[in-house]
Amino acid sequence: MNRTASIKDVANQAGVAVGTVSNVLNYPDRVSERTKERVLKAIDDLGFVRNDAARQLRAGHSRTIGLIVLDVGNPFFTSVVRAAEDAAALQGSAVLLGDSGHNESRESNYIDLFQEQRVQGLLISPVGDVTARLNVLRERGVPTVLVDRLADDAMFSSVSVDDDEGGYLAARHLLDIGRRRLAFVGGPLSIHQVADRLRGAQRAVKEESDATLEVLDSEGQSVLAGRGIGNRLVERPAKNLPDGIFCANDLLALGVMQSLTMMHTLRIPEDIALIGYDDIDFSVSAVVPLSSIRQPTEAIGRTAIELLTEELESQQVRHRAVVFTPELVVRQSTAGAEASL
Amino acid sequence: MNRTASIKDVANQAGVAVGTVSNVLNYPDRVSERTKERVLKAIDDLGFVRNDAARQLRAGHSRTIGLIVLDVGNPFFTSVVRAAEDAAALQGSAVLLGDSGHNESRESNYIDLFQEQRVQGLLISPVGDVTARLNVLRERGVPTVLVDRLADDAMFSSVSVDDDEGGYLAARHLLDIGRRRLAFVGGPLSIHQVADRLRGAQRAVKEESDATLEVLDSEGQSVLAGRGIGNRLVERPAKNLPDGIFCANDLLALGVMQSLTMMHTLRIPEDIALIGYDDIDFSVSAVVPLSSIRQPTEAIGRTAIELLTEELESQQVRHRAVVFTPELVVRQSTAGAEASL
DNA sequence: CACTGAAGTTGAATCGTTTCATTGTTACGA
DNA sequence: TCGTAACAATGAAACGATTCAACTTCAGTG
Repeated sequence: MNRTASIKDVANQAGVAVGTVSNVLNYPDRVSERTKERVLKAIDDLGFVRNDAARQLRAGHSRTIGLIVLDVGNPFFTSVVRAAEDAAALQGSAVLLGDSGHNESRESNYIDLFQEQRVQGLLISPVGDVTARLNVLRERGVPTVLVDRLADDAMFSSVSVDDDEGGYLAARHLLDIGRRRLAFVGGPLSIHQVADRLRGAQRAVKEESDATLEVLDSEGQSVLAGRGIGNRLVERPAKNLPDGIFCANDLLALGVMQSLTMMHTLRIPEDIALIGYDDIDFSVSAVVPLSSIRQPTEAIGRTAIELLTEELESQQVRHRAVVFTPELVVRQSTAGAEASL
Repeated sequence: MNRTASIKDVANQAGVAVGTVSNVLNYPDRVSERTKERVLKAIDDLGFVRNDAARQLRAGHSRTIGLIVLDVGNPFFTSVVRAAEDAAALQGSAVLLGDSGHNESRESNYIDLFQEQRVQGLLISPVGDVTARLNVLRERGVPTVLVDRLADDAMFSSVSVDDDEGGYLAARHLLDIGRRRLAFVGGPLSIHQVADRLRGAQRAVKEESDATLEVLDSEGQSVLAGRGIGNRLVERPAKNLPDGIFCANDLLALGVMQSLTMMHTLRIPEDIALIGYDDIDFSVSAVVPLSSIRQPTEAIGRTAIELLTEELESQQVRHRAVVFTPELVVRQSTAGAEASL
């Protein structure tokens, strides 16, 4: 178990100077064919592998981008992450992934960690109010792009989806198919995506004088949390039930659906129409295929990297806020029997 | 945008030597209270953040573990990754995640990358035959633990689940509820998990003289691939249809389910019973709640880290192969009307 | 034949941290 | 007062890569 070879060992083995080995690695054109061959042979013989820590130390920064998301288990973020990784790879950067799990202290830990790693830049879907910290970061030359959150573009670049509009679309759709006693499932409302979607829904409901919107606060956005809400609903007398439910994401909606359909006394969509948010892959194959609001996840991930690259390349501070528009996807959970996939 | 402060700057500011600052950071007991305060104040004033590259360079290795999985989009791996991250965090290591996407060259790139990062060790769910490379790694002091793949424990430590047994359980269950014309959906068979599950299924089918097993090769393990297979199935005359289908994972099963139920001509489980593999969260809320084979994902992730830690701490080469046993979960897709959640 | 410039090559300096042998300081018992 | 132990603090060396000014070769030119 001998120490791994360094560039110096390679230089000795090949009978050249360390600078030459470095040139072979980084600027092959500067080196003669003969020398290059000898060096490459030595590299191979010794099984030399560059030490990235040393490169980084010298360079003063890594070739790495930090990405902090709220929940990697959520297919929405999984998809965003993948897109960001691909986009980063194209320009030769790697992505360090952090999962805050909606937890401020974990979020803060990841910011610390990424700072120690000297990431080139940071993409973050923030939990708490981290603007102060992010400003400090930027002053030190580490730009940040906010993901899935609109930012004042005087402060930061951001990529987001219009959650208010998405909420409006969802509720408007329920109203359009004749539902009037709506319920919103999601929480805690401190999560801004949840709050925005609710606000949009309320806007739509206000357009119909005879419509009401009940808010059912959930603990988190998981399938399990949805099942909890659903179980409480089925215990109500039928007349107190909503006839249209809008869930802040598909996981919740699938959970609610599970509970509602379990006893076979309630029908979706006849008794209760149900719509989710995110349009994850599994929604199509739900008990009742789930209507949803689709967000352009690939575009979000890709754009986030693009905005970051812009900031990295131009030293003058010029921020942009890109806002995507979500899209209604109607499936059986909000349609009559005539509806198809 | 001034250069970030170094330990030297802190030392100047506090009027002490660099070694002392380092001691404050790493061995606070060695430093007097007075000095410690001064140094901490200087750190705060300058906003000093340790440069991890420099630490690593000096230490000769990182505090990082590499983890390469086949597909992060697959909830099975998402869950394993999360467990591994948590276990690693407990012992002060971070996890670098790589997604090979079943692609040998991407896998190879990640191994290179992780080597440059000087990871302490590697957890990998391998695509190709990488034993040769992994042996080289180990000789250089980077131990590897194979994940979701059984290894000869003379060679490597490994954590796996008995896929043959899982396949047997699934097929045996279909046979037990009276099905005889079985089909296996999954592919390509070069993926060893798929091949093992098939082998187990074949073993079960051989136990019944009047049972048959048809193999439907799929392109990948996604919902989409499953839908493709399903679409081909529904075009068959009813008498040529299988009466029990075992899919190599739940994503495939959900896709197949989607296609089969779309036309409302086939009933699950009456006409065709369906069982998947992995028991992902979404299976409960499928059109017809999906029977599946559950794997202990948290235990897998945790154990992988434990085995790696063992190898890191004992210099003598002592490998272990941990094999978990999967578990049958019966839901409606293979049960009569009497079945419940 | 001397001179020029291009192409190759060299090796010391540098990045920021940790380590550790050395030096300085203090307290206490003899 | 001296000796010594315990404790604090110091600062040069080392980690491994990259950079760059300086040097060597050598072909081409006048």
